[in-house]
Order: sequence, then C-alpha cells, then structure tokens
Amino acid sequence: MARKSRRVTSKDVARLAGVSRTTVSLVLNDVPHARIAPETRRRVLEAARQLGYRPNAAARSLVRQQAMTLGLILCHPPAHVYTDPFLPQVLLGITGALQKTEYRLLLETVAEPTPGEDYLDLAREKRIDGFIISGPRVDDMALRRLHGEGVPIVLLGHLPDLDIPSVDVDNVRAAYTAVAHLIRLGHRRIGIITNGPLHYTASQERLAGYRQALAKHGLPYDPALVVEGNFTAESGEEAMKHLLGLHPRPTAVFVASDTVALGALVTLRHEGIHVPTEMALVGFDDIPLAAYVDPPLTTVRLPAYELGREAARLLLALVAGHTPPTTRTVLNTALVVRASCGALQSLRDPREKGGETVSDVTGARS
Amino acid sequence: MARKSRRVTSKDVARLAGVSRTTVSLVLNDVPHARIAPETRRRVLEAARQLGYRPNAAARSLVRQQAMTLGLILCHPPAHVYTDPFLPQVLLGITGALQKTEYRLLLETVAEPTPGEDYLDLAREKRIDGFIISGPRVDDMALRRLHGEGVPIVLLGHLPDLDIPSVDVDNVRAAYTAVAHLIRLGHRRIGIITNGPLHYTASQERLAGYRQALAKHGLPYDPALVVEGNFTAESGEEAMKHLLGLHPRPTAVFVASDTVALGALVTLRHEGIHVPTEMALVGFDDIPLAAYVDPPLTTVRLPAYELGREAARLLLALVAGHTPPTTRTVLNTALVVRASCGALQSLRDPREKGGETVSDVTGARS
DNA sequence: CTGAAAGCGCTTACAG
DNA sequence: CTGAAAGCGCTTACAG
Repeated sequence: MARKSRRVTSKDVARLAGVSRTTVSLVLNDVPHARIAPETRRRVLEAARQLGYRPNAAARSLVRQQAMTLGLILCHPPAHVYTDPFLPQVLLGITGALQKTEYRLLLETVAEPTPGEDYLDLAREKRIDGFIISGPRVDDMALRRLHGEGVPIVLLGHLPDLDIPSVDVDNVRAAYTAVAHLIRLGHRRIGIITNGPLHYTASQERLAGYRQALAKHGLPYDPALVVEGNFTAESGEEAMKHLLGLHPRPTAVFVASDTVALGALVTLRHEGIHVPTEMALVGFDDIPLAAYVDPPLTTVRLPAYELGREAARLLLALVAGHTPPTTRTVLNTALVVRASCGALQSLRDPREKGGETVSDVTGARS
Repeated sequence: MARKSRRVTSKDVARLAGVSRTTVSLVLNDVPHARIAPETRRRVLEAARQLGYRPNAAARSLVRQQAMTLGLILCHPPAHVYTDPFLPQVLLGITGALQKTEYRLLLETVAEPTPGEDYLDLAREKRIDGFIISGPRVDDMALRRLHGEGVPIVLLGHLPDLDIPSVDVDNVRAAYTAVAHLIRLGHRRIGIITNGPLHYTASQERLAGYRQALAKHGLPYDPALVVEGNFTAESGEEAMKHLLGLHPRPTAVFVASDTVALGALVTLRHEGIHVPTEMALVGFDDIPLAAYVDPPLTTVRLPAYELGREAARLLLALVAGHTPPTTRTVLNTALVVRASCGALQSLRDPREKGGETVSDVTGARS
C-alpha cells in the first residue's frame, strides 16, 4: 500500500497525457463549447484514470465560488432531536435527493436556548451554498438576516410572516382531521397535549387545528383541556396525569406527537384506564413504532422522507439560480386509523396493524 | 437589506485598517510567533468586525491542505437507518464534540447493497480530512483501501481483522450479560432473535455472547432457537411467530434489538401470551421508548451519545496527527432491568419505569 | 513589527 | 483544436 502517495494534480494528468492543464480541465468537466479531438480526450481520460486523479475540491470551489455543499441546520432543542424518530428519514430524503448531484450535506446543530448567529458564518465563509433550516424558530434573527443577504434558504417547517420558501405539512388541517375524527366517534370532551411549547409554530398550528375542529362542530373550547408537552414521552406522562385530574375528565385526547402519546399511554396503563373504551387517543407523526405499541396508535402520518427530499430539491433549484415555483410547498398528511381511537372497535380486530388510511384532503402544492 | 453585497475579502480589511493582507491574516489567525503592535491588532480587528469579514473557507482549505471537515458515512441499509432511534443521539454526540472546533460534519449515506467506492472520492478530493464509518461492513473494500492510503478513519462499530481505530461497545459481553440474566431467572430454553443479518459484525457478536452464556451455564446450543431479524419491528414479529411454532417453545427470548423486540411483543400479544410470565424478553439498545412500551423492556443500554462523541474526539486527534492511545475504544453497556424479563415480578410494581441498572463490567478502554 | 511575493490547484477568457 | 496566463482568496516563508 502506497503510504502518503504525493497527491496527484491536474498537472500530473496533463504531463502523462501530453497536453496542457487547460485541456485536462476541459475534458474532465465535459465543457460544452470546447471541442476536443477524440484521441486527445481519450488520452486525458486514460491518464486521469491511471493516476486515480480527482480534482481538488477546495481549488475548484475557490474558482467557481461555489462550495457544492448544502447545510442542514437542526434548530430543535436537544431533547427533541434526541428522541426524534424522524430525523433519520428526513436525512435519507435529503441525501437521496443529493445522490446524483455533486452537492454534499453539511450537518449543523444549533445552540440552545437562543439560536446563535453562528451558522451565518457557514454562508459567509462560503462553506455552504444554501441552507435547509429544520425547525426554524420565530425568534431566530440570524435567519432573517441570512435571508436579507440573499442566501438560498429552505425552511423545513415554516414561519408565519416570512417569505422564505418552505416545505411543510398543513399542521392546522392535519390536527383538524384528527380531532374531527374523534368528534365523529362521539366524543364531546376532548383534551389536547401539544407536542412542544407553543413558541414552536408546529405546536401552535396543531393547537389551532384542534380549536377549529371544536368550533366547527359547535363544541366549547376549554383552556383547562390544553396541556403542553415538550417532545418527550415523559412530558406526555405528566400531561396525561394532569388531564386525569380534571372533573369531568375528557373522554378522548389528541396528543400532537406519537412520542408524547406513548408517555400518555403509560399513565393510562398505570391508572388502569382502558384505551380506547375509557379514553380514546389520537397521536401525530406516525413514528415507525406507532403500529407496534399497545394499543396501536391512531395517528396522523407525516411524510418525513418526502419532506427531506422536497426540501433538498427546492434548495438545489434555488442554488442553481432558479426562482421557486411556489414559496410554500405543502405535503399531504393522512389519518392512519388503528386501535387507540376506538374507531375499529366494532369493525374488526383492533390490533390490526396496518391501519386504515384516511387520506387527508390537504393539498399537493399550494 | 443589502442585496448581493459584494463579498468582502482580506484585501478590504487590509485597506480599511491601513495594513497589508499579511498582517490581517496574522492577526485574525492569532499566529503565535508573529508579534503585532497592539494598536495595529486593534485596527485590524475593528476593520474585520465592521466589514463582517469571514475568511473564505475554500481559499483557506486550499492553502492549508485541510478541508476542516469530517465525514460521517452511514453504511447501514436504509431499512435500518430509517428506523434507527440512535442516529440522532450519535449525531448529537459528534456535533457536540465538534462544537468548539473549526471542524464541521459532512454526512454521507452509502449505496446498497454493495458499498460502492464513492465515498473514497470525498477524501481524494480533499473534501474531507477523515472519516467516521458507522456500521462498517466486512466486505467493504473501499474502507480497506482508504486505510491503506493513510486517510484518518474511525470505525463506529468494528471490524474483526482490521487495525483501524474503532469506538464500540463489547457486544459479546453485553449479550452475554443479557442472556445470563435470563438464565439466572431460571430459564433453560432461551431463543434469540438477532438484530440483523449475520454479515453484520454486531449481529454476529451478539449471537456469540448468547452462545457463550449458554455454554458457560451448561445449556445446550440449539440452532433451531436462532432466528435472524433485519432491524425492523416487522422482522421481529415474523421471527417470534417462528419461535412460537417450535416444540417445545422457548420460555424466554433475547432479542438483540429493541425495535425488533417491539415486533416480537406484538406477536406475543396477538397470541395472547403474557410477558413475562409465559414468555420472558430481553432487548438490546435501550431505545428512548423502551421504558414506555407494555411491558417496559428489560434491555441493554447502549451509550449512543457517548459513542458519537468518542468517535469524533478520536478522529479529531487522528486528523491533528496524533497517534491514537488505543486502537479499540470500548464503551460500557449496562443491563437495564424493567418488566419484560420477569425479574421485578415479585419484587415490586413491574410497571416501574426507571428500571434497575445492573452496570456491566465491560471495561472502559481496552 | 510589517510588507511584497510566491504558491495552494483549479477554471476560464483569450489567443493562435 | 489546444495552450499560456490570469485569477479565485487565502497563508507563509522571507526580507527588511
């Protein structure tokens, strides 16, 4: 094995092929206008192959003024990232979209609690050509500045008053569907455990969907039935305890995160309250394990892989200088009916795993 | 907002501060030997701040011959990555270790089924200074070549016959502990569902630990009791069905992955077999939700965050030119006793969540 | 204590 | 069809 083999440059290839570095570059980059003699091309290609030549990325970036790198910034709090069953899927979606391109992915997590301006530097240093911001925060000033500087950005999730392109689901509508489902099953007193604190837009929106569903069906909104979760199962456990202390207590709860819902289930088990007969539950996310808990969770399916993929595609377009066809891409969600809501109770074996998918009308692209 | 503000270079800073670019570089990089007049330094710093100057990463990499980027290569099959509850923790561990450094993380997933040589190029193009290879495969030739070329590599997991520095847990020992625990509880006929196919070293090793535990306690090894999982809950469901078809069937099963164990639990529920009284279960991983399923899973805790952190630290050292103090770093695992194994049965409320931790002797660094 | 100059390894007008 | 030369934005001996 050739230890520390001196790195090979285009000069080496040029020498071996008996041409200039210009020609090497022209051939290797398949420059459209340059017309190279077939024989010359062959020689260059052969020399490059033989030497195992690969153009130096830094040199190339320097002259092209392109890093050929996209940044994924994770703005969620560690507690969330830690238990986030979606991150792998989102990641796979992104890298999948980047697969056939020359772009690579740089991953960055953002300091808590206040998002610093650190990640701005990635753009200023030209280490990155554009950003995918996952879980953008309303109070993130760096984001606004970045956008102001004209750096390509795609939001995974979205921010209300900013015109930055975003890829997201319609949380309001999805939550609405989940709660309407519960109402349709006859529930009149329905609690909600949010997925996270209300300064997260997704949490706000899911709560809004809950309220809309109540309003639309003439049910009163009772703030006492609203409890905040914080992304963890533990928070769901606590929240459910709180809900059970209410008089009268709710007969159903919409838990805006499956992970949090699992915690709620534990409390219910402790208290010997049967799900769904004594308490119906609908979750949100459709985490990989949602079908495997007891009882299987009725939940809202989030297209994690697709969210990642679309975000990457969109950013790729932006970086290439295209104007996005739409500033807000909304992906479909679907209500997956399993046993925890009680809908399958009389229909068939409630342990049924696949679940019945009630596709949401939430529309393609807006 | 200043649209497309022309990028600012060290030349701009030099001009504003009334010095040369050399001085700007010297000041900004805090070069040890260079002695700069305090006043000059102040002026440079001020000018840089005022201009919002950030040195161009590509130019810097080019001259330093350092990408200041580390690569994380995910070699697991998509099915695994998809449901991998650890990836986020590992990621957090890595980025945490990189936090205070100038290094960033590039994420790459490897094509299936045969790992291509694609990721080699990341090193050849000098896009990356070193690799963390997660889930290295025995048949990965690219890896061997990379190592031969002297590229810094750290394995997350490990390969038997290679002297590449690795960070891992002692899978054999951890599995041994889990199975010995079951034997101590009185079980004599114990099945195993592997976490994945046996060409994954971790799967092999956990199986080996299972066999050692049997042998050590004078129990016969019965190949019929060995079923392969493939990282998914679904595979656990199937595997348990198979095990239940055996006569006599096992009274306990060691499932070498919590995710797979959840699938096994579903089959058990379907068949109305009570856990742990009719079938005891021990998992592996201690995924965030292990404590929240029914019954809470007795399992082996894997220090995911720490694995990521140590791998990053080690690679940082290698990239800095240090020789690793040890070629194999082995992190501790711990048996977390919850309800699924039956050990808490007579002791206390089996629903107890925290679980009892039986720290494994598996030693610090080897 | 500070600056002029070379060089990192590419790409790209511009000649010929 | 191909090459000499400039330049991307830094860092780093080397002078002074």
